Amino acid sequence: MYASPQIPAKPHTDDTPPHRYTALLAGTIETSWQTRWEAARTFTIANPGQPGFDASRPKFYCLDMFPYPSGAGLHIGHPEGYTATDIVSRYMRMNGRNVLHPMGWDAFGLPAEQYAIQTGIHPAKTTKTAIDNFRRQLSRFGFSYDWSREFGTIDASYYKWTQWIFLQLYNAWFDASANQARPISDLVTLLEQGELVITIGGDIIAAPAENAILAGGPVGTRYWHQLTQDERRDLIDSQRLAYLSETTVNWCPKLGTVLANDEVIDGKSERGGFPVYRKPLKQWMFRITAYAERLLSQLETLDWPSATKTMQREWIGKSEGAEIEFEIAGGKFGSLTVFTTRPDTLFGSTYMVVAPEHDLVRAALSGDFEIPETTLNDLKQYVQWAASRSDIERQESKDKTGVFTGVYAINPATDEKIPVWTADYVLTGYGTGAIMAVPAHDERDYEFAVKFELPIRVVVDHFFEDPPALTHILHQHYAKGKFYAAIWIMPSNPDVRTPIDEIRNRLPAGRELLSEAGHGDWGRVLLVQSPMEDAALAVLASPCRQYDLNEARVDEGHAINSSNTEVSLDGLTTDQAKQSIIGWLERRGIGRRHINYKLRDWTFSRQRYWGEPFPIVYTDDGRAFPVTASALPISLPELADYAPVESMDPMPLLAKAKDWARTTAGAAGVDPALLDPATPVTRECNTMPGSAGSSWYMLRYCDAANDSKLASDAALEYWMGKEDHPDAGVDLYLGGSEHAVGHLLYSRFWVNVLFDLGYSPVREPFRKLFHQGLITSYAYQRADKSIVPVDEVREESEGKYIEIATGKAVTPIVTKMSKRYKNVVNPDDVIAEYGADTCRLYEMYMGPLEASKPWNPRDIVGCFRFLQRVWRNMIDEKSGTSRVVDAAADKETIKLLHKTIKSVRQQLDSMGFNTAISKLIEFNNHLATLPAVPMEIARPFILLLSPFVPHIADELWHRVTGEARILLNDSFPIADDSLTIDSEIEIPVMAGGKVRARVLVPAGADAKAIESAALAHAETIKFLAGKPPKKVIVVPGKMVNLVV
RNA sequence: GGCCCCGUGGCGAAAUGGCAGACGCAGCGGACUUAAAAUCCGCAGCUCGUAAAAGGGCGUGUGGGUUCGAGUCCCACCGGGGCCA
Repeated sequence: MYASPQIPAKPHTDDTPPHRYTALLAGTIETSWQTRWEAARTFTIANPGQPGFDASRPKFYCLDMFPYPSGAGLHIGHPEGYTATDIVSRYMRMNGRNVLHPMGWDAFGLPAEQYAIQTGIHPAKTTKTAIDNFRRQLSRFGFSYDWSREFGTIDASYYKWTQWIFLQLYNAWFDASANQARPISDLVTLLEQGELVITIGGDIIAAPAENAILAGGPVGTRYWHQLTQDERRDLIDSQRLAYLSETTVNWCPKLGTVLANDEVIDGKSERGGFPVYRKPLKQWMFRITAYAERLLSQLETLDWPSATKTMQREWIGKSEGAEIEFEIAGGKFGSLTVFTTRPDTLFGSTYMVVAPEHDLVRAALSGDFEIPETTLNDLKQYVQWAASRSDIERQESKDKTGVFTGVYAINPATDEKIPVWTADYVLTGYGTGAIMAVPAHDERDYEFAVKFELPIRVVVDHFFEDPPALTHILHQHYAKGKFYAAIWIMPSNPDVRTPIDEIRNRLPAGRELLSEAGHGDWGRVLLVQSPMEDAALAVLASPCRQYDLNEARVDEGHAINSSNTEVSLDGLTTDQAKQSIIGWLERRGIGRRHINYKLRDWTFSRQRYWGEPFPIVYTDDGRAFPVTASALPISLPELADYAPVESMDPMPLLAKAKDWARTTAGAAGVDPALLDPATPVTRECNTMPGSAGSSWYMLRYCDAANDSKLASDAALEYWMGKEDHPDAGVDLYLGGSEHAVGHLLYSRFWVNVLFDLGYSPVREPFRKLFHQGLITSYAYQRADKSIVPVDEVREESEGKYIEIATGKAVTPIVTKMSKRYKNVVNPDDVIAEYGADTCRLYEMYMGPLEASKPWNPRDIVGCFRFLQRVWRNMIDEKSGTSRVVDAAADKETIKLLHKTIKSVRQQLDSMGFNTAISKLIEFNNHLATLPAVPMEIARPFILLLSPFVPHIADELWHRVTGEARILLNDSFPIADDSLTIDSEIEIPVMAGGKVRARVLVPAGADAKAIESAALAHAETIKFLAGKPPKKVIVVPGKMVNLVV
């Protein structure tokens, strides 16, 4: 049997009762129960097939986002989410679920490597220290993690499977017709059997039917057997889900690595804030774009915050439109393909723009066209200048820049020769890196056209409901840059016949800025120049309408000026016009309907040390070969130093380990059927990014020690559930919203691929997602908005703060916690001052979990005092023994208990931790009014408390009942609804918008009874003063409203 | 610029369209104490009013609207935050 913890003989002041719930006592209770929980293996949960597994219980998989164990240790924001998931986990377990609640470490990454560069200490060593510290700090909170399932991404037994998954992606292709990944061997078989053929453009399509072959088949298609060895290999490599590609990457010289798009924020590295440049580089890529449609449509099935879904939708960026080919005049370049969401405006395309990195620019510079010397020089200069600009500069500059390339294209709709410009407002990475510019109907094109005086042609009419004569005048002046706005004076307006000079005279000044443009039985049009538009409108009678003339009209309307000998869009709505022009383009073979996604393929190579090595080697002719799964894991070599080679030319760090990198196919573990074992090879020297290990860890927790599979089928099917079942996926996933697109998109992609290949039972890893809010802190601000560290400020008087150094007043503000402001709260300190249970409670009591809220060291004592009162209500502070009595509880207390149970359950079911706690406080406040707490109340109340404050709950139970129990194994109380019903209820009576009286009626009283009770009340009679109410509204059980 | 979210006491915050400010902090008054701390009891949105009360009036960023009734729903604006440009 357990002994109660030894209480130190001397409390901190002489007359504090020896058994008061102090921080010291809390600490003793907490560590002693943590020891018991560990000894009893309370948090270890068995897998299907293991002893102790209870198959009758439904599963609940409750997961925290993988933390990165930083050297600085836990800060107070971490335990916010962890406390919430711990409460839910304990609550669910007490509701009869098998709960999987694991923890581990996302431990590869830059900070440990940066530290290694400075100190020479191996990142494995610093990482281990950081992990040990994190584990210690977390354990002190009493979280119910099943530590037997702990792992880190840096463990060889884990990253072996990360590398294995890479091989699965390498050995798979996306079968668009089946909308899923399949083994690449299936593709080879289909090609060998002649069911698929290769087009001239390198695309793989279904083989033409037999009669089509007789007719000759599509021009240029070839069969597998017609390809050379090298062509076959190139073809297969081009289809893999993991593939090598030379692409423009985000190169960060300071960090010595390439970054993914979501790791670049405003042209700077997310980590460190260093400039990022776009460079071409050969990289491992993942074909996540193949899954764009699935990642988009499957969002519908997920119980996620809508803001996060929106962010993913926007990141995927689906847009429907057309690809259109523009022939290039002269030279041998051929045609330029553009994507547009507004093919209906094709007739309005008066010029084109390509990115400075575009092939056409290269062709122009290399003399493929006859271009005047000065134009060519300007072009060369501009391209050089643009290359030196990072993305941030390109995006931030409001002023459009660009030059004419000297090349012309043919607008296929109008047959006009239009100039091709280059400008850095068109980015290489987006779409095809070229656009058809329609200045009348695109804002950026409009700005560019105005600046460089390019022609603007209106092809969408937004004034189609207005009189034709008016529309005609508007179009004449639209986008000419001369007038700011046109004002239509309607026929019924008295000013329709006022002489123009008289109108001008009404204007305060600048009368010449107003002029007459035309009139008729449809009214009259005046034109104004800036800044007279508002003044002019003000002096005119009604009704008139203003039309802005110098801005692009991007909204939909009716097509005009859009016809040639074969097709006419004129008069069609934008939607109709799109369909019509796409039909024409497809018939002519110069364009097609196209869906574009903003999502790019995922760059997976990093030039760093502290990451997973790739299971890939290269022969000396540069061909990549995979290592067989049996040769995994490929572990990292030791390095003498970790400093990156800072240069504009990317260089992977592992290349420094020459002995490791240079090996033979046999030694590296390449399948002898692919490559002779004696072949000299070089290992892939890039490493995987941080998002590799975190993209599948939720699967590994299901069966973390498995050495033969990433996790057993039975464990995966139990914990992850089955596809199309209501419990599919992680039941609650909690973490910050900063991972909304990165981690949460990548892991969805991996799990989708693993599902297709038969390694995951579900498509989507996280069924329900919740984001905890940021915990902020107070700091102080000078008058000039600069921030003063907390320790340089003194509270002079209540609510008045001054900077000690200057004596000047500063105002308290709420900011992110930061070392610089010295306002970081360390959970170790909080626990030392109040104990872990109080800290857990305050984290939850501060406000709604999803809200961002400030940590206020003053407020936490409220939670501490609450636990003290709970303790005092049941324990004698002098003796430490129970004060709970065996007497029966009164009706009111029983009713309140069941009401409390009911609302605590309701709150917990909807993550309303703060309000659940306030109900517990209210109930405890009621208990304090009783002479003693009856046992039949104490037991359920302690159980109610236990998910929130597990240590004090177990201790109270032990002291009050004498039973040695771990309450996590008990059942959470269930409210008896029959006991929560009130026999009489108070109904407010409103009259004239205010509550005038309250009447007491039986609980089930009908509207009539309530009405008569309300009207009979003295206050009501007094207020009505003899006048009967116009109307009486009675909401039974709620209120009465008298309309007077 | 577009889209989304949020504005409630001195502070953190409650409130299925039905009594605004539950609960906690800070504050005030009292009890206990030689005293203080701790604890317990009570008061507490603002304002007019009064010796004190009793009583009014105004109140959920601003202005409109829907409704018997709006913190909650709709429209516009102001302020803060996020995402995308």
